[in-house]
Amino acid sequence: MSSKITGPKGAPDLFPPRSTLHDEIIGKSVEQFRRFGYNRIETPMFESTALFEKGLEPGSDMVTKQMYTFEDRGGRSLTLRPDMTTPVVRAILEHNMDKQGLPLKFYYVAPIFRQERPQAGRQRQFTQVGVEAVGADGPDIDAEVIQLATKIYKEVGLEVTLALNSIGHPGCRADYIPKLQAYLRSVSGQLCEDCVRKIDTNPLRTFDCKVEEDRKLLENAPLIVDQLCPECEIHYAGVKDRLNEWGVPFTEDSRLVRGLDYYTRTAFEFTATGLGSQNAVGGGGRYDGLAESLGGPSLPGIGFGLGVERIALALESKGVEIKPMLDVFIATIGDQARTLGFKMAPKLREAGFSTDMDHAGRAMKGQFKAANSRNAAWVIVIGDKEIEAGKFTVKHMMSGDEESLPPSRIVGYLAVRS
RNA sequence: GUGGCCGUAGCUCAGCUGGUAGAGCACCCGGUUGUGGUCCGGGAUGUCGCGGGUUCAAGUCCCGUCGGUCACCCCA
Repeated sequence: MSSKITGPKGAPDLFPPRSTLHDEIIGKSVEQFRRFGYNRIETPMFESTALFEKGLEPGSDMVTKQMYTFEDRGGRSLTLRPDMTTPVVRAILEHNMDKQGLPLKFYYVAPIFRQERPQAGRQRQFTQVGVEAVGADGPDIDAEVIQLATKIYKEVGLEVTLALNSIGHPGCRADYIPKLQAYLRSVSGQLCEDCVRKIDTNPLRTFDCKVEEDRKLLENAPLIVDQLCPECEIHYAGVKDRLNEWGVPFTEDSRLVRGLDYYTRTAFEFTATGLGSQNAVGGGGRYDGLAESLGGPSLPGIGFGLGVERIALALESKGVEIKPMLDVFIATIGDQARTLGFKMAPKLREAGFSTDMDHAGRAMKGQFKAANSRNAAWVIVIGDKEIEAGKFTVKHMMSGDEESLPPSRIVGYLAVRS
């Protein structure tokens, strides 16, 4: 056990039943993406390190500690992608997609890599599903993107809370941040060490502090929503109006912030219960400054990413269980029956029924046990009696009812009864 | 990166102050010469995460290491 090679830290293997739940979440997400007019984009799992160094705060923990960066044989510095927004915008700019019809609406299902210390709901490789809508700046698209995310949670059966905020444009923040810093300095004697450090490095993040006393002090801090310029104010109001029209419930949370400069205006986050301290199951926002920071033209965009593992965890903590199902299990006795079974199976599969047979040479009882543990809805029994009669026995596992049918009629029978 | 807890059968775990390993579930076989999900009987499985140390003796104590987990940090 010990000298066996194990998987890398924080990168768990995925197998049934959890993989089935993942499939379910991803499948339902993709269905909604398509309904909202999004098409798939795929980008490489690794990029030039420079891309993320440009997109992220230089010198921040994100860049210096939390990326998987390595050199290839050509001496190029590469990094496993720590998010999807930056690569998608890079691809759009590289292929001049923005010169065509806007907005571009892309969705993705993608593994993401961050070298953090694992904990509940935090892995070093994890899966995000999400969208990027690039080239539209009105509040309508913001609201629609949020509605889309909300719809996905509803479809997978997870209750979430939506927190909404506007963090303005860089101009708003240029006015606001000094005010926030001034306030923080005025109470710095009572703040925790981390918050004091953040006054200069990342004052907005003091709102995330978990220390009770600090939270109280922050309640009196000036808020970005109160400092928005008229344009940002109107935009934010437009988003809220749309959401209200559509009946999408949200709570305004002026403590919700983003760490990077290219984020603008709308920011949102979904949280669920039953997850421990990493309770965000998805989030997103507007990034009108990103394309420019990558050396491209001014190009607005908004998107979100949902954490598939966290959604699965939250569902599991609520007792949701998705069992792998099988439509038909074919149980056979003897070589001749086995041959007939192998003729039957392709017909059932062709007709759309998931079908399996015994591959371990088990006795009848064992085959039924296998069918049962696979949650088979039907078992078709083929033995000497059936061969002689030219009719197979079709058993409905739930009720125990059995029917004797000629092979040619079985597909039709199951189609009606399933 | 920091700290707490944990690491024994496929899974969940028991194993008191050191004396070379157990239960339940799952699995396989049988009771039912061809019928599961209930019941009864039987069976297989571990270098007790790894390395080192203390000791006559280590699953048990000590150190290290790897892994897991939870929290902090960070959160694109």
